[in-house]
Amino acid sequence: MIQYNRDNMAELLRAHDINPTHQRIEIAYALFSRQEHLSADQVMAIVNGRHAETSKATVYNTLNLFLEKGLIREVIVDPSKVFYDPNTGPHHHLYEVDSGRLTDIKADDIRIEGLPDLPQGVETVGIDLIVRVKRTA
Amino acid sequence: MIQYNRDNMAELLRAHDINPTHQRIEIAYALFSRQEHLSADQVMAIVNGRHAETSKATVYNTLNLFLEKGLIREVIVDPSKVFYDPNTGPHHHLYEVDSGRLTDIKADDIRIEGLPDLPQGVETVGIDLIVRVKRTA
DNA sequence: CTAGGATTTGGACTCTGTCTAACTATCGGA
DNA sequence: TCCGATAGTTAGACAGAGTCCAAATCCTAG
Repeated sequence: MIQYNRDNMAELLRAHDINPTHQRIEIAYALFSRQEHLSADQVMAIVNGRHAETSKATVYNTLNLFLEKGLIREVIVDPSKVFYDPNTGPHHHLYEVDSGRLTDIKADDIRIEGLPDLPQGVETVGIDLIVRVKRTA
Repeated sequence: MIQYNRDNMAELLRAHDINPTHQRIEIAYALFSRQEHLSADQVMAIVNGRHAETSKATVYNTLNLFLEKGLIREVIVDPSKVFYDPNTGPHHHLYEVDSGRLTDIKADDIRIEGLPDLPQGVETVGIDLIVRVKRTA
């Protein structure tokens, strides 16, 4: 397990063709050091924990940049906000609808069989499998 | 294949313990006669096609009521809006990211194997499988 | 040191969806 | 028939996520 630090982050960004600025490093660090699914406003809160340092616009710009560059992944499970996932490897998600907690499911053992052929002129971008659960009463 | 009409709809609503009002019948009819995935504002546009008849608040109230009563299903694939699906049977979804088109995939032949055990004290609400595709350049 | 491109910023703005308080429709009973 | 109670609808204000823009700031090469 790698220890994440700011220097790591700068390298990681460069490797993905992203100019590593202060703000971008902080945002990357927030996501990767925790290995959690964070929403944009959670990222905001973390990055600006002590003093206000990064604007809302930059948080959104940066997250979208990371997305484009394939550094992180977007998880759409909640109609009210998007989660960002630093884990881009193949895996699936477990969503607790009452608490909003989102956790990974390893893809290792999961097989999805019998998917029909795709329509013409179309290629797969991704397959999202989301298991929605709630606490039993 | 059943022909859907307003009388059908009234029965359908009653069967789901929903008082069939004008507005509710129109909204149900919009969804079921098309058998398509519609967003709230698309429902608005259809229902108010000729003359304004139904307010935004009623459209949202009604769609949420239908959801609670299990008459329709919610499909969360696009961060900017929710789709409503009149098909509540088991099936999955194909989402064209560039056009926003959302279509069904029959669940008949699909097997999902190897899902890990759920955490304690939790029960499955639903499993959503979304295949995201884009047009090949 | 300086010019120029890249980045960041605050704030206005848009859009989806919710809330509220007033209004309307409906229905059962006297 | 009239009445009140309850359910449903409405306009418009509001909330929160996310985008946009023009101005300010930050690098970096020269």
